[in-house]
Amino acid sequence: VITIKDVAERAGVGISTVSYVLNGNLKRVGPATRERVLEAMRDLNYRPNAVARSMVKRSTKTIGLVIMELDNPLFVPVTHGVEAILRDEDYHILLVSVVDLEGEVQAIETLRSQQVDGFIFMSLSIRYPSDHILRLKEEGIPFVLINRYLEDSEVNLVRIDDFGAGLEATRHLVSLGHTKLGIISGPIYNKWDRRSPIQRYAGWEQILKEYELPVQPEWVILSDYTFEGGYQAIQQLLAQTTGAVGRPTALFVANESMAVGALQALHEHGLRVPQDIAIVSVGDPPFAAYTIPALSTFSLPMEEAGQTAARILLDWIKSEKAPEPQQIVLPCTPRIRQSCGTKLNNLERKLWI
Amino acid sequence: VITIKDVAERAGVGISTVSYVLNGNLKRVGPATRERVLEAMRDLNYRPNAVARSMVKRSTKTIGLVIMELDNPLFVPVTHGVEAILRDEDYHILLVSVVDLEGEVQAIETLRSQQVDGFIFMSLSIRYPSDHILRLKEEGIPFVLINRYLEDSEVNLVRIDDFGAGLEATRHLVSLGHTKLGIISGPIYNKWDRRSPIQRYAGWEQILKEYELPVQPEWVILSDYTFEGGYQAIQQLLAQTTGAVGRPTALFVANESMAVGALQALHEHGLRVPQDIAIVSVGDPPFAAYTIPALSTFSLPMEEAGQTAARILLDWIKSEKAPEPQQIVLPCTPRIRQSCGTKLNNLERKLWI
DNA sequence: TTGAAAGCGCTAACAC
DNA sequence: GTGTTAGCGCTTTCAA
Repeated sequence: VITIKDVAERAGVGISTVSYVLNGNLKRVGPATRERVLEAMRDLNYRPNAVARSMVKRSTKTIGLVIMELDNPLFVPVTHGVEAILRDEDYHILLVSVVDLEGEVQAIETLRSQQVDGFIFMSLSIRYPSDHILRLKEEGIPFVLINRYLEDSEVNLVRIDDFGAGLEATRHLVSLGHTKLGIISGPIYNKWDRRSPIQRYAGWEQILKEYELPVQPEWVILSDYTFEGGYQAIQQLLAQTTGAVGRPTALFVANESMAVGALQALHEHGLRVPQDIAIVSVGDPPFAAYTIPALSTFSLPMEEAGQTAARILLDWIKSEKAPEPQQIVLPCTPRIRQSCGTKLNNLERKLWI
Repeated sequence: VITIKDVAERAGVGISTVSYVLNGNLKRVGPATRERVLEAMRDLNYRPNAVARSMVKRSTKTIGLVIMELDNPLFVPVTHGVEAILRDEDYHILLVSVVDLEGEVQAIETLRSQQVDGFIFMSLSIRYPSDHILRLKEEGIPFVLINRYLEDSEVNLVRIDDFGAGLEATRHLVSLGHTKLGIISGPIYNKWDRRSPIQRYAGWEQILKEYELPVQPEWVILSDYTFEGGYQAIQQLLAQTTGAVGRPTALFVANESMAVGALQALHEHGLRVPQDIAIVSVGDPPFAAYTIPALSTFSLPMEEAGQTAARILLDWIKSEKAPEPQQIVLPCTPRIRQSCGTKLNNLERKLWI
């Protein structure tokens, strides 16, 4: 392996001189020497040892990215966003995926041992116990949370506007003339309080209140954010709406997986979407435009979340002092496709009935 | 920050003693001292500095995971697999995603600077120019490729049996009684020769030959592995099969995205799957079971690919000598669902016609 | 403008 | 068994 020493020797200078040119310390070394050193580096195919540098600088230019549930597809765009920002500043990602809190604690230990300069934690929108993370704060270690709920604490956190998504999705349904609104909600009662279903539900409820529409208990199904859950939810909905109340004409399905499952179940029952029942959802994976019918949904800005988190973290690291804790809430974007139909569809349906 | 020195002081021993207990050098330190040291560590909340250790050990216990096209969903299970294996051995992942070869070259430089102990390269199944990777080989740096084609070189490489997937998928169609077989193939003519479409196509063709079925040119559509591509491919197929040859009764769609697009297009044309046309594909993302109809497909063992690559790499790193170059080919697994129907379906269809 | 030297935190001979 | 010490490759005072 070839080191700074070899370069110095070949260039006929001291090792500190080499270090100076390495660090772009222009004032400290004359152009002629500089050129000689550069040439020596090239000749020897010198590659600086970042570990040695980290050792003395006490900074590895590496951040720990800790992901709860790597199989969460949302993790891909987030990582993408984080990467894009870090790359510009020549920082690197140490990636650890964990499945539970114990794993997370463990990961923090390991990564601190590796001397990462900071952390980004990405998780489902859950209020996990987070003492181990707050400890980082006490120790002055930079970190940013994505999608985790820790409302009472003064931390830096970027998350999605789930309430707004529920609001706008439902408003879209109403704007199309629907008045009989149902919902397939996510796992509201969780070991640790999952927030996104609660908030999306709250958004839905708010619109019903705003337009003075009734919350029909039979039209409210609690499910679990999975494909199968969405499928089953429809079975349940159809089973319990054979009575006088009848079926809703539109459904807010709280995430895209359940929406896809719901689409399949409705199809099997011979119900047409959107003519018999309209569907709107939250979350816009690539296949959402190719479901049958194409899904109208509100897209989650996960890449932006990653970018934002990375930017906050980098500022923190480089300024060496904690920023004012800020909680950034990113809005969802409507992707109106076919699963809600048009106002006309809806009028026609009413005439027929 | 608290170091080995502090621990030594508090335990009233020399720093090497601390180092010994740190490294589990049981023979070198008495149980009493050992306990004292351990206690001191606990009291001081000591956390070993992995960077310092790496420096002297000349090993970071870190591997570089270089991904071409991070937005490739296959990357998630691969990373999962790699992670699982590395975690057991207490190795870590430095993740870099790149979009082109220049980025890859750059990533190698950076990661080498970071002193990673080895590399895993994950890419699309393309024969990229790979001189920069072969240079690693010359320098004796451990690396494993996933899904990249480099047939002529003596490298370690794990990939998917695309030929087998095409073979088995098509055989499945034939076993159901189909004789009029079409294909929507992937991007065969590429800047650098993408292999998986070629191989999957070859598998398809092989079966036709085996059963002496004709390759009808109008039933062969070249597309691009995207949702939209699959959608358009169906438009094209239907447009060019109005003549005497008629339509195929079954289609091998070379990847899952195109299959989903195809399903949508067929639906829009009022063609029923599988009654009017059967569809089989390759690639089994979570939503494949919830398309309409549920997709029969051959699942790609990406997680296993990640595990296998990680295992080979780790063995290499730890044995400190290059293994016999091996090219591991992993088979796909059939996931038979509804998009191909049953033999009976097919017989009925024939009777009707 | 350049070089010598003192570390950064840890490991591993080597000596006691 | 335990302590002393010489590095690992680099940065950064401090002198020259």
